[in-house]
Amino acid sequence: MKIASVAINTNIKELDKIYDYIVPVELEELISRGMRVIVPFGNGNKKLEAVVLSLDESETYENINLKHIDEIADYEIIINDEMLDLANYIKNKYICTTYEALKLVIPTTTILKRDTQIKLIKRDKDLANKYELLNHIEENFISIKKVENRIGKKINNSTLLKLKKLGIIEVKENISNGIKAKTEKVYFLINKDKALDFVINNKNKTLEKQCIVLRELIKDDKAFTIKEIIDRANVTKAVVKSLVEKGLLGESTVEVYRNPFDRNYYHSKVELNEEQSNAVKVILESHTNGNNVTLIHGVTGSGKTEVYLELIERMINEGYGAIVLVPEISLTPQTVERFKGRLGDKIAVLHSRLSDGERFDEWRRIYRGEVNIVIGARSAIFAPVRNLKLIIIDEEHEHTYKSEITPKYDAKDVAEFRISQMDGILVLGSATPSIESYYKAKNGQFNLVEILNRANNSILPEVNIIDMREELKNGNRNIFSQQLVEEIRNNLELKNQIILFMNRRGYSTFVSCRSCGFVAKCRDCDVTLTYHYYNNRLSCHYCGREYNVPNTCPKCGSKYIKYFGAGTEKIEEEINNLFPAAKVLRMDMDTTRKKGAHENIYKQFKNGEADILIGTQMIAKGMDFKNVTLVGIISADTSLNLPDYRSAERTFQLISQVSGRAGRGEKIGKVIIQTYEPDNPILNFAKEHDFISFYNYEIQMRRMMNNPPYTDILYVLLTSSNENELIKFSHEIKNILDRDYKNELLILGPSPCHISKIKNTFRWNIIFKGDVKLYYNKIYELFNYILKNKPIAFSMDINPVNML
DNA sequence: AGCACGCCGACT
DNA sequence: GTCGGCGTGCTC
Repeated sequence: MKIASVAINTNIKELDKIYDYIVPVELEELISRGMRVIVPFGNGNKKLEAVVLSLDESETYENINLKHIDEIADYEIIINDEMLDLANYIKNKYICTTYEALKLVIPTTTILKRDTQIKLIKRDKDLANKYELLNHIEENFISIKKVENRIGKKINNSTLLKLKKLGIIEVKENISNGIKAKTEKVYFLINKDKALDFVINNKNKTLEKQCIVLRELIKDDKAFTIKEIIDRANVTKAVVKSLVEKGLLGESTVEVYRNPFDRNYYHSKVELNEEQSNAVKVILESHTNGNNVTLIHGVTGSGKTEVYLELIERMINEGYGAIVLVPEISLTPQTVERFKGRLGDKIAVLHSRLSDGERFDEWRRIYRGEVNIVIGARSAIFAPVRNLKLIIIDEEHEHTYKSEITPKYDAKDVAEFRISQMDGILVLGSATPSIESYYKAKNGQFNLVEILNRANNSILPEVNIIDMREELKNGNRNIFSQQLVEEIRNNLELKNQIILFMNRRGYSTFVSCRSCGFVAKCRDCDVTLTYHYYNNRLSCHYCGREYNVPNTCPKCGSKYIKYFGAGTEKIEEEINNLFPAAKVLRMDMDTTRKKGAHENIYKQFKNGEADILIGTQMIAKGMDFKNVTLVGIISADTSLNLPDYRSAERTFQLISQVSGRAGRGEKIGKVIIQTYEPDNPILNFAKEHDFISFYNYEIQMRRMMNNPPYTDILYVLLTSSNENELIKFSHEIKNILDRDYKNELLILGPSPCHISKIKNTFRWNIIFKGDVKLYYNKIYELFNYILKNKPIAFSMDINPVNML
């Protein structure tokens, strides 16, 4: 008898164990390790998805009272041993259940979709009065979702179970693969000689079209789609159909892959310059010096991408696979453009905006080894690339590489694990490396390659810092400084393109009463409301709730309710007022909701269809526009003073990246930074394009303030809708922690978060500094124990990206 | 997380 | 006697 040990689909730690099931004889041949199955679980024998982790032969009969596996859920092994190891690493490193880790390595779209169906067996008037659902079902099966829609509320399992036990209804669960492979019909010659005969002997003019089709197929004897035949022979589909009826053409269905990007780009190979070739050399040699992680610090425009392309080409020529991570969707169109242009169809693309079907197809092309290069966002680090030998993480400082949902993995850590698994090499690249990575490179943990010249010898843009306090003094109350307006005008006249950066969307960022000081806040969040012009509504950027615009102050009734603080919408309006002839594009969350909107705006601007691009940080990354000569940073101060140890680093990175959009072509670029803190050292390092001085300054601050990389931070977020309980238990836990960890760790808090309420949920935090990785699990257990059965949730994160 | 079991008080 | 509220323990 075969016994399968499985991990069940649960996110509950207490349930996360290995469970054994008997493999029914008829499934013995079909089931293997790394395949999903459906198992009955718990008292109700609820059907759960599970992954088979091992199979054993059992001669004894002591296992006879185990439950049986219901059915298989996959038709092939979907998690190979390498990926199982990877999931195991995730589970141990980041606190999560086995299945939460496994979900990362399977294409999420093939997670099974469940459909419960019920039917009526016996009518019962009393019960029908009590349970409304009984009035909506008949003697044939109907989907529970349909019934829920009809009665307008959820039906819980216990009700179903009760009615089932009483013999009133029957319940069945359908489990099916949610996504089916896309198929396409193809047509081919059944017998070439027969077709040849037909063509030669035909005298009938009305069959001329059929002969044309046959000649095409004789010439190129393979299967064609109907569209291909129509294009080649210039006929309609009726012609093909009649050939099928005559028995001259065969028809069959094949699986096709959906194509997420058109492949009409071409990116030719560029001769590498000396610095670039040296980078390739150092990286390829990194194996031999025993350190296979390399950090490339290359200024914007230094041609890091060419280095990546060279490395990938060399790797695939030797039969290896590669993964390239890019920060997020904003980078995808242009990066993919370059990679596809050079590497063609050998590359698969994975990112969050793919449809379920597209993602499934790409995943399978990779899994089956049909492609061996993957480019994608964070989760692409889990792509099951065959023979993986090279991982490139571009813009390595980007915070999007760290997941903010459980498991809170860091793609950089995962990458290090994967290359150690395969003895591969890892390349981190950035114009503004993260303080942590640069520190590691300086200390010899990583190899360091610095490319300090732009590849095409274009010079870095001149940066001017404008003191907005002076503007005020001179009577300019506008969002734009005099100089910025002048520069915009000049550049418009010269037909150059301009980018204006404003890291806030909406029209104005807060609404306030001049007479009583009232500030419009979200009902459910500790957040001021942003006014949006396009729908004339106030909106909360944290929960999405929208409000009507008040005409009078809700507090004192005064008419002097005013809008303060500018967002991208306002900038757009001001520009339209100042330069009515200029063509303006805006790129922010509001204008890019639709699929393909990013690409559209990007292409339009790149093709010169607009003069000015206004946008939030999504325009800061990667985008390569040759004709942009002016970049205006409307307000540099927004991110500078946030209570987060990374705010200086983030501001420097953002300004450097936005500045890097200027002067990438032949023309010299100029950057204007508007600020109320012109003496701030961070801004001045950015002005001088001086990452190394910035690093030296910031690393001292980190040391002084005892922040990473000198320590690790464990951030525990406590949330509850009950504020009093939250405060009470936060302090109670703190007392226990002080008793147990006083000598081991520095414990800060409890204190309310910067944003102390979101969606009616109050937020407090406790912060640990020190060797937190040693105590991570123990502290988790403590919180878990104390908060069990309390109305308080907690989440833990090491060196979080977001501490607000 | 569900669900069952069992102990105990309240109520026709 | 019996209903139901919730504390406890289990899930192959």
